Amino acid sequence: MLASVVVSRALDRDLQRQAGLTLAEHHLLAIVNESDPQGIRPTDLQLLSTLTKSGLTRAVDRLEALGLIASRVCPTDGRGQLLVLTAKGRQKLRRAAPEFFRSVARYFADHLTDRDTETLTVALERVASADRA
Amino acid sequence: MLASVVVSRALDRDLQRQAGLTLAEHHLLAIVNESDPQGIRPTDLQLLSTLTKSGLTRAVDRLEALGLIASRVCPTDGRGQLLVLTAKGRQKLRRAAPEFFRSVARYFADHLTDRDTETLTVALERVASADRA
DNA sequence: ACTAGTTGATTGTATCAGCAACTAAAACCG
DNA sequence: CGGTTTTAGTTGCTGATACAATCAACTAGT
Repeated sequence: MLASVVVSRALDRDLQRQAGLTLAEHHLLAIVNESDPQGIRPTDLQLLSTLTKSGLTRAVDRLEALGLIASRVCPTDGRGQLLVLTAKGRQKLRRAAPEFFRSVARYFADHLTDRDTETLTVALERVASADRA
Repeated sequence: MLASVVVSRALDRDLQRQAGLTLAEHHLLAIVNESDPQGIRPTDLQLLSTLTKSGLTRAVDRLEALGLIASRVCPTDGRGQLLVLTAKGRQKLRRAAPEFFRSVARYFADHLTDRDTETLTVALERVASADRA
């Protein structure tokens, strides 16, 4: 817990200074970026994020207000949306990347051996998906 | 990050239902409980907690209002305080313990092998203490 | 089609947390 | 000592988040 708080606070601070984004917001952009180019449904995004449903709604609103993501009504389900990055959003993400990766290395990855990383990845994946299933 | 959020949300939910305590509050009580019986200084408590200075002040206020911890002026430093658990605080902690440990097992520990646990403990300790040093 | 129930997403409200500015006590130092 | 700097802790303010209730759209069973 301490480790995750220390790391996420450091990343959050760096991102805010560098790109004006919260870690959570940056994470959302990153997930959207890596998902289906057609767009991702908020529900799916929520499962991959650290936010709850309502938290996600608000965060998406902010990102939309910043012009970083765009939404359109899902053609196959009138209740839902499809979220995609705007050009500006992709740019923001791309520009933030180098320093972000440096921060991740500095606060987290550099402190782990390759074996540590392997173990963490597998074990924490198991923990994270346990009660989401 | 996802793992830590999933676990801490689950623990938080269980603790609030069971004992009316936030995970952060429970954590503070646990730290105070394990520290010097003479009391612990807020600054030291802060280093072991996931809160910042101001967050700690508020959390301590709440716990004091609940009668779970008590503070007195530090005899060797007029600016500081010494925090101790009250009898009520110790009782609260003791009563919450069995179910809390079950929750920890269920959401976290049970998903790890002994080797995982060993690796996590060592590696994350390193991460957590990196920029606190 | 019509109703019942479910699911996707939003909103009202309350709380918690953090930053930055502040107060007060202690340590430092010429 | 007297003045400056550092450290301990608090507070005003703001923003983010969660929970619970709500609204809207889909699905199914009749």
